[in-house]
Amino acid sequence: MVLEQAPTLDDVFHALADPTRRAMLRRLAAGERNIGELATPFSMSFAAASKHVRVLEVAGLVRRRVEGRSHICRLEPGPLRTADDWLRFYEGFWSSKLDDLGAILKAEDQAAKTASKMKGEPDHDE
Amino acid sequence: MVLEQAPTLDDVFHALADPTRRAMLRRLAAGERNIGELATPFSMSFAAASKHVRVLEVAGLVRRRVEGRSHICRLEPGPLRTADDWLRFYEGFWSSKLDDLGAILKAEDQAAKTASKMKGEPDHDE
DNA sequence: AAAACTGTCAACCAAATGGTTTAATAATTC
DNA sequence: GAATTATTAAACCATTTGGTTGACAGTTTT
Repeated sequence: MVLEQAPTLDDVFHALADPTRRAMLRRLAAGERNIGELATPFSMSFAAASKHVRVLEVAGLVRRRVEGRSHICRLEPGPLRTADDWLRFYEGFWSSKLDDLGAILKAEDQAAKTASKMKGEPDHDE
Repeated sequence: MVLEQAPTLDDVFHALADPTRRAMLRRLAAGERNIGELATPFSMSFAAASKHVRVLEVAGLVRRRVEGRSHICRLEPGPLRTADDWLRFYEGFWSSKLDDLGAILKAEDQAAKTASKMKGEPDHDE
């Protein structure tokens, strides 16, 4: 796989939305593993595991090198960082726990509405 | 919706794996919105937007209160924090960028293999 | 060269996803 | 009470998902 295109946030979050794949990443955090080693902990066919690894590769979370008959996978942490960056945008929200989030939202709402009257609500996902 | 069950990481990451839903969260970060307001930025039927909001609710990322005929949504940041916690497990990997990750993985691999001879590789996802 | 090992591919399947459209429900306004 | 507004529900559709099985292709062992 020659990673035809940069992985998107869609790809990354989708890859993470499956417990099998998350578990595979955890194992890869402990060191390189080939497909067989990644497959064995799960009651699942070899082919199924291979597909999961493919999803991780598409998300840019895993890189593979072929060595003899073994396909060796390595964790590629970059996209996890990207995902984390996206999440941390909200850090302010979850860290201001009980100290009424409601008031914050209302205040920011007013600010947003006032602002949007002048410049039309810029959105800034991705 | 009376959130029958605690949202899982699966739910959360799945909810985040769609650009429409991520954009909705961004809007909600600026303040409460009803379904209609959440729907309008997208060229998409009302019903479709409603379904997206449902997915966000299931993931625990949004809470709704009904006020008259309007369903008002509020950002619920807790699960984002949970997702972030999961990701930060890997923080060490992405922060040690160029300074050969390879060596780190090999070292940790050796450690893991040695350890597993004695205690059989504890896994700790979720 | 035959057997075993590691992995992919193709075909298939059931279930879920993301969207549509056309009702139906519930609150508000005329 | 009839029309309008805000939203869900239900039926449908195409595509994707996560899984299976069986055949195939390299690589290593015997």
